[in-house]
Amino acid sequence: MSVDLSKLIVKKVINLDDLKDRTVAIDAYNTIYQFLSIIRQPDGTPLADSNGNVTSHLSGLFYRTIELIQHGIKPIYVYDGIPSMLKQKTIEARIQKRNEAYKAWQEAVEKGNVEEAHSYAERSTRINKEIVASSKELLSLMGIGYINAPSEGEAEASYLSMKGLVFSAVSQDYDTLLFGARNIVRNIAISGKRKLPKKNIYINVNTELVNLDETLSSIGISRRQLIWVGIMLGTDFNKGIKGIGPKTAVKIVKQCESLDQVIEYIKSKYKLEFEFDVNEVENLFLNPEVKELSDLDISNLNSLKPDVGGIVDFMCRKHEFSEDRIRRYAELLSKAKGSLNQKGISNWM
DNA sequence: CGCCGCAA
DNA sequence: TTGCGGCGG
Repeated sequence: MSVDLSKLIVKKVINLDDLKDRTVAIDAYNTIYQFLSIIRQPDGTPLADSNGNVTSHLSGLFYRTIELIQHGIKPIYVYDGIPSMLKQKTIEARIQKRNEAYKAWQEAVEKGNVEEAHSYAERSTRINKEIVASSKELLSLMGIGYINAPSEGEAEASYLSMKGLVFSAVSQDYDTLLFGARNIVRNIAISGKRKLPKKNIYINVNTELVNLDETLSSIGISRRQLIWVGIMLGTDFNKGIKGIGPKTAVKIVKQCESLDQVIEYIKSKYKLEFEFDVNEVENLFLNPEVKELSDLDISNLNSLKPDVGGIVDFMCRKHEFSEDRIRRYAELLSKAKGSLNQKGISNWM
């Protein structure tokens, strides 16, 4: 779980057309993780080819990315690099939970408890190097740019949005705001509907845009203070303070001028302390390791060309997707990309 | 998740 | 035309 700022942020419901002609930096791991979790058979088995290569993420990435392109959106995927040392505990805890979920999944399958199996399978999801490599190969064939971040992908996507190199970061995680993204887009999916597990209830999940400045001015704090709020609530890089929720955290930062004052305040008022010096966490959000890019880099990533034959070879020959479907969508992609590029050229001349 | 066929 | 439900790999 990353930081939960949902109670504090100012969000605006949008649709994909509102992102027309915008470049967005998509958190690749975040997206792939969701596809791997959810694109599964009823008993939790992911889609795979006959050689056992998992293909759930390829299906999700392929169709969703084409949908974005058809709306005139220019997606660039951002992959994680080497995680910060501060993330170690979170990573270990996640591995532990996934392993437990994996066992519970297998047990549920043996018992024939399908619903339970599916739920544990979702929680056992992990991304390995084959999944990363195959997703990058697909994006390359599709003519979709991607960036290998030196460290946190969210930090890189946020940097791009902060500098105005892209319009927004796309991620479910609010950490992106703490990293300074001007805008973040959440729930960027094709279908707005999602089924609640085990129930016959469908809920509408809207695509939403969160603007950092609007959020900060509505709360009445600075970005730095928002980082302190996040630190109190808990992030991937530190454990929060038990008993302090969003409302209290905001109240505290409003009477503090530094993180050290926040730490002192918590110590005197609550008799509680962070597990280590969270100044490191603040510094990570303020000065993350990122790869610096230029407008030209972004424009080059946006003008890559799809390779319809290559897509068909990769998806159908290698991974056994239906050729009819893949070829049809690959051609839609090619056509939509072509008209995007054409427009780019005419604007240029 | 998102596609597609089928029902109404 | 829309809405559901089953399948995709």
